[in-house]
Amino acid sequence: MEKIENELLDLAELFKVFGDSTRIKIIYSLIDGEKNVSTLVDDLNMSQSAVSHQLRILKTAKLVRGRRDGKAIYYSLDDDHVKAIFEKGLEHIVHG
Amino acid sequence: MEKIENELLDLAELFKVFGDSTRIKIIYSLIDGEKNVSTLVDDLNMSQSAVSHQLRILKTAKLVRGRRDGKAIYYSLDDDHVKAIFEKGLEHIVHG
DNA sequence: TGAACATATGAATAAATGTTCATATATGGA
DNA sequence: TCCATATATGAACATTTATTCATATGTTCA
Repeated sequence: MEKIENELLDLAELFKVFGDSTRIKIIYSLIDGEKNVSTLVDDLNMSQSAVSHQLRILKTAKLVRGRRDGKAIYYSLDDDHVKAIFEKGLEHIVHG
Repeated sequence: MEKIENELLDLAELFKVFGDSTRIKIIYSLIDGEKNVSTLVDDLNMSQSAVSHQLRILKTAKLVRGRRDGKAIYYSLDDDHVKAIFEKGLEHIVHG
């Protein structure tokens, strides 16, 4: 248990990031492909500030990345693992 | 987004349960096979009460199940999805 | 039945977390 | 340069949550 302890702590942190409805909605919304913040705000029907705060958490956790194009910043899922984890979880929800 | 809204909320709840170090350690410990509470307490080096409280949360979320054998209660992972989700997450941690 | 062991549970507390509000920063166009 | 738009950020507040402590429940055995 001591050997893998740190990985387990990181793993809990990772799932913690997935474990919020706003962030899960952002991830779901980005499965289609990259979107700018305004589009996400419309999709989620939440305040720009709230979405931005959660995007920062997702970015810090390296689950999403952002690229600027003019005034807008386009976010996308950072790698395929993100989608894979999302889908494994959804599988568990759908089949019960 | 409205169609899948409830699934997304459930999904966030699911990940929230994975997103705690005590519960992740319990899940990890149960990958080997079923264990009683005392063994888990020793494995995690935490109070019996804390472990019990987290076991209840895991049980409510249907991630683990318990069966009584005499004075002891043996817990095990409830289905294969639990291990699959755990492993998908770990993959993301290990590869970086 | 009573003692000892194993586990669960309720209340209290401290810490973590998400949203809001106000404001700051950055970019493009007039 | 000034303004409008897009996004980020800090502080404050309310809520959630994990642990501890004390105690309750359930089981076995003498």
